[in-house]
Amino acid sequence: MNNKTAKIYVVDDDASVRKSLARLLRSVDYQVDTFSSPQNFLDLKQYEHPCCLILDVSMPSLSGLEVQQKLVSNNANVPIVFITGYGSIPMSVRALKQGAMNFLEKPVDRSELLAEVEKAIQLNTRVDNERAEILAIEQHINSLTPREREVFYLVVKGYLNKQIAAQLEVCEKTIKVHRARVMEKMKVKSLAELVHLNELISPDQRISQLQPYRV
Amino acid sequence: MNNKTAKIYVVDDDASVRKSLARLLRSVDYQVDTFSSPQNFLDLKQYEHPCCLILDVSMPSLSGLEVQQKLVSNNANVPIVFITGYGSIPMSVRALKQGAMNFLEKPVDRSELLAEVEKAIQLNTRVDNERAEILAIEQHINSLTPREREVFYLVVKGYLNKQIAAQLEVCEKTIKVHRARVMEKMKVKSLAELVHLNELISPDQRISQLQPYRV
DNA sequence: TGGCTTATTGGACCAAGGTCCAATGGTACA
DNA sequence: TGTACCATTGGACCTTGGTCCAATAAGCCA
Repeated sequence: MNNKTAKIYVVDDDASVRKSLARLLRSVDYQVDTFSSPQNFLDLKQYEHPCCLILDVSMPSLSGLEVQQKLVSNNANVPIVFITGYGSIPMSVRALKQGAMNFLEKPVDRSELLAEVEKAIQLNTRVDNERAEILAIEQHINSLTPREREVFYLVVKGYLNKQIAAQLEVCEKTIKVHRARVMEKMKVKSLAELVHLNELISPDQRISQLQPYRV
Repeated sequence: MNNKTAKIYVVDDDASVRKSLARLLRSVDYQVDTFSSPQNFLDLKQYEHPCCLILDVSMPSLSGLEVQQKLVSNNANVPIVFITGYGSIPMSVRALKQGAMNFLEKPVDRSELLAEVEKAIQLNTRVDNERAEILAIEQHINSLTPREREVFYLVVKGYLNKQIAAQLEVCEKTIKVHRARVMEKMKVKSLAELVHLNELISPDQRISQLQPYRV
């Protein structure tokens, strides 16, 4: 079941922890990169995918929470499993609120850690796929001319060609031409697909059943 | 800015905590109900809305986490702000993973608690609205006959009447009739709206940018 | 059994959308 | 300055969808 080509980054200032985690993770065939310095890890900027980060909270230079903060603001798709020797409840709350997978206390339970890493890898893959999908759609939209984009948004709102023509003050014939180009550039064959694409890139910010109370 | 008609439920076995919290919350014009027994709170089953629950973690009969578990399995829309005297990191992690708004340590900072309650109330309102919207759509779908429902799902997939007719092995005319009834019963005037409704009730389980790593 | 809903089909007709053909004026960039 | 792209429009034609009219057959429930 493990994704054998996944890369696990381990960031901890304690050499013995790094060594022990690396051994554990390699024993189940993950690729492992260890870092004693959080800054060196952040300097990578580009991370192999699928990946996952095992991050110590308390480090002298840069705290694990600060590392997480930077990854989040860079919109990096790197799921984090925190590990900590002397953590506090506020720390764990902040970590989870910022999207950490989990927050485990040292000494970590080996099977619990591995399970968490596997979940992280799977989520990372899902997010990657989702982002690629959205990026492709956005690129198609970027290939639309300004006029085509206007028509696109009115079409997915359900307006008739006639109504769009009236609103843009051109004749219906023109709208037909734009509309045909929109369908072609967006690579769809039906209005239903076009509306679907639009929902994917600008969904109502819906609240999931699984996570009802996160804001 | 406060929602003055909101109901705050306080569940804590410590009478002095209940009294102090109630006084604080009433001072900013919330309606407050206090419970010393978690079971008595759960027995309510129906909760006033908008509402929010301030829940102690450690109670003799039923722990706060168990109360949360029951609310979640009942799919109750009641956001929870945990407060605890002797909590642990695993407790806070479990609470947040199950969707708690926050997990605060006693003695709680009054302004922090009030801010959290206000956020909870606003979220509770949003979730209520969202659920009502989805419920209305589902009721419309339930009013469809089996055949109409089949046509509905094929229509929103972008199939032509002709294709639907072939797939269901009836003539195109019949599909037109079903389709017209679907539009009427679903209370929409355009295919775009119909597709939109369908996306609302069966969205791809997308992962939000704000909470990238929750599963 | 009689009335109800459901599912089905037919004809006629109109509205809307999609697709060929072709053309014009404007702007931007090399 | 010329080429390329963009926005616009026109005509002719066909397909698709939506809306009237009306009708038949099957199944269900009181």
